[in-house]
Amino acid sequence: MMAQTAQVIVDVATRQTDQPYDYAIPETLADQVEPGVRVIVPFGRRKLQGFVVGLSDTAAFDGKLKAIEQVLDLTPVLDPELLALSKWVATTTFSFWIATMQTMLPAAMRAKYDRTLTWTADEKPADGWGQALFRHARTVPYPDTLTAAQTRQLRAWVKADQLTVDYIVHNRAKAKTQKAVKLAPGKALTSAAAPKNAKAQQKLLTGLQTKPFTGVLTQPVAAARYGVSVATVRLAEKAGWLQSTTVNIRRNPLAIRPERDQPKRLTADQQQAADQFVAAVAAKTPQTFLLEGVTGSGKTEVYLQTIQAALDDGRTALMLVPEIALTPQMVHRVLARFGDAVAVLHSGLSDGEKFDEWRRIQRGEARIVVGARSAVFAPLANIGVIIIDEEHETSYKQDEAPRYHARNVALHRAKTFHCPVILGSATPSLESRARAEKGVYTLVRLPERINDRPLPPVHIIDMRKNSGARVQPDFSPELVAALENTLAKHEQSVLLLNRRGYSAQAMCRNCGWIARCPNCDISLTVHRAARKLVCHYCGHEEPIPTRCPVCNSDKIRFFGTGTEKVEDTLQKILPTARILRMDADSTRKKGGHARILNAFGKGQADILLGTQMIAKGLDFPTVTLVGVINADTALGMPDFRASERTFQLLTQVAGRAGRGSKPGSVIIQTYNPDHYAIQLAARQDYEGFFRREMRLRHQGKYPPYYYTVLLTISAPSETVTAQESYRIAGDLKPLLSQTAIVLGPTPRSITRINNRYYYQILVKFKKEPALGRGLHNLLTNSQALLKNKVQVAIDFEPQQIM
DNA sequence: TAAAAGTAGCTC
DNA sequence: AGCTACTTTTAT
Repeated sequence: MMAQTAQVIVDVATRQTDQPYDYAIPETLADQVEPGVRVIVPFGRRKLQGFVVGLSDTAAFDGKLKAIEQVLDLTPVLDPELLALSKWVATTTFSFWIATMQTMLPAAMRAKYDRTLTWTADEKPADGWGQALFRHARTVPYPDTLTAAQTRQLRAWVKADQLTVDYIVHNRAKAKTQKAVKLAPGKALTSAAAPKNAKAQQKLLTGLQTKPFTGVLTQPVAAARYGVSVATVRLAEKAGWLQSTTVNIRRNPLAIRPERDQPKRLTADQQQAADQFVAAVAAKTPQTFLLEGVTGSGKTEVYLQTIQAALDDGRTALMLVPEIALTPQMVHRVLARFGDAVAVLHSGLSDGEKFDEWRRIQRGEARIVVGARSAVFAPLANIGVIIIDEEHETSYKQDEAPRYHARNVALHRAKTFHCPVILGSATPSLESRARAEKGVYTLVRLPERINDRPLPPVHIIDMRKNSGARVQPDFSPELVAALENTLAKHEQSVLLLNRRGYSAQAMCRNCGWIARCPNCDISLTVHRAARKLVCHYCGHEEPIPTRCPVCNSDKIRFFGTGTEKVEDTLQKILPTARILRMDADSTRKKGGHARILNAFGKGQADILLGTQMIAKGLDFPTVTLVGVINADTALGMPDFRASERTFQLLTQVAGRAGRGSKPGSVIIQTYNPDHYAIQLAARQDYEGFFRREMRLRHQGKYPPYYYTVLLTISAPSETVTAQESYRIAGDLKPLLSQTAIVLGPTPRSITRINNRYYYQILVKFKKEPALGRGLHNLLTNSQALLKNKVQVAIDFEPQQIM
């Protein structure tokens, strides 16, 4: 007896609908409906995509069931492991189940919805607008813009049975196909089959006889094989010598096929690390390793050899890297070792390309997955090892719902697959390093740089002394001298600009008016090139005013330094230098990031000036000078992780200088030269930093000593936002034990964004087993929130507290 | 007095 | 979310 009822999670992301709905399984679909397949179901008046999450013989719903209309997949898109994982992620991140299932799948699988109108009555509509609407067809797309009167008219027609509204679900997931041919069976391919003077056809005929093929060839490939044109191949189909068919082809954007390389010889330290990892892979222990290795200590080779061990054992491997580190250089290394068995998932791929890679993984064609955060959900079976490189990177935490941390997801998957996880970093997050201290993770160190290349000397420049009329505010004499020197030697420099604090604003010199966003509590940023004022929060744009709207003076001036301005200044100081700028603006276009790095690598510029993104991943032996223009902007942030961020960033960049044969040097400009994060980063003293920072976190009752949950409450009205925030804080306290601490509610530093007001509540706690359930109930049971258009976002272990 | 605007409740 | 049925407001 087949199951009668399916439990379906429907594609509506709200609290009220975040639960399975029962549907009847029609007999015709009985063999196709199973957990993890996508279906189309009627829901209210609409039709929606949904996911089958369970089967049963009887329905829990006490009423007449609607039936599943269509099954979209031949095999489940979520296997039992991923289905269970999606549920787990939803619960632990306070997200809707549908949302976690959607993020696990390539965007191409997300449904697209459409509505159509069909005129069903015999006589045409009397009304002129209606006549125009159905002039060409009985069924037309639902109009985008309708007046109130038109909507009313439509409703009336529906009521009078003259018109129906139909709901359509489109499945965008399509494999790319190409026309192809195969040999027609039992067809005589003698030269008599074509006219004697048809040279191309004769050539193809002889070719097919002397060099026949098996299987399927795409038209162009077949044409090339026999030295004829595609048109001739098509003729051959017409003549029946070849049969027409289609093949699924893989969209392959990178198309890099590096030459295969061999495992490299490991140093003693590397070998010792690799041995432990390989042993854990073989023993199938879900052990977590923290691989603490300075930049250039050869972590990647250890990863590759561990992956090899998993493959040799008949299992698969998952490797996560920060998006920004997913450079061609890095992808190249993995492809060189494992070739076609690798699937790469990153934001540079189109939806179609991501879909193709996903399918290759699901079908078992790709056994190694390299990708950014969301690749942690790759549909790999039988995972043998999970590697997270640069594990401290904040980009592993998604900062919008579902707010999952890829590291936590990885640890959970590792438990189900009984496989080890390797967390690698030169500057581990305090959380991970503390766990290693407690013995939860196994600490493995790679203390030495390969080939014993020394770390570059680091000079800290006190910018407080950099005042006076003649000096440039952003460039100390020491930095200028070092840049000139490097330029003279025809070597390359990298200059890092901490983005925060670097934005130009428009101000009236006469009355002090500053251009502000009408929707947000923030000043607008000047974009000189586009001659516009832009809000970085809501996207609002307006032209730069020529006159002050308050006092009508024409003395509008720009102040503050943008990256563009720093580039100008730099060009003035070093007129002969070739400068490449890399920031959000210059890398916006697809592949912009890679293109700039590539140009710099080829020596087409002397100086690479950029934001955070240049700190990661790039490995140019030719760079001998690294300068940090403003080391401390992060330190000014009211965030307990400010020091950690600063330390990580500076340590990271310092490791970028002198990777080749020539010695390098690092210059850090700062207004806080004595700050421990800067001092210890200059000495590359991670352990020193860890001890010091842990003491402060202990005193401040912050992670890793306490867990944190951040509630962000927002509504269009500030009064309502404040009221509801206090109510929630009040409801929260009885759920907590004595040891928990509730901070707030407080308005967020930028209180209004896009005309919504934001308040926050931070909960710090050691152990609150009831908190998760409590929070969940608090939100689902609050009608007041729904009524007042209040949104509550819950972020467990937030990365940014602002 | 009818239309528009607001809002509460539901979707298997 | 998107839809409907119902209530309150408001303009003619």
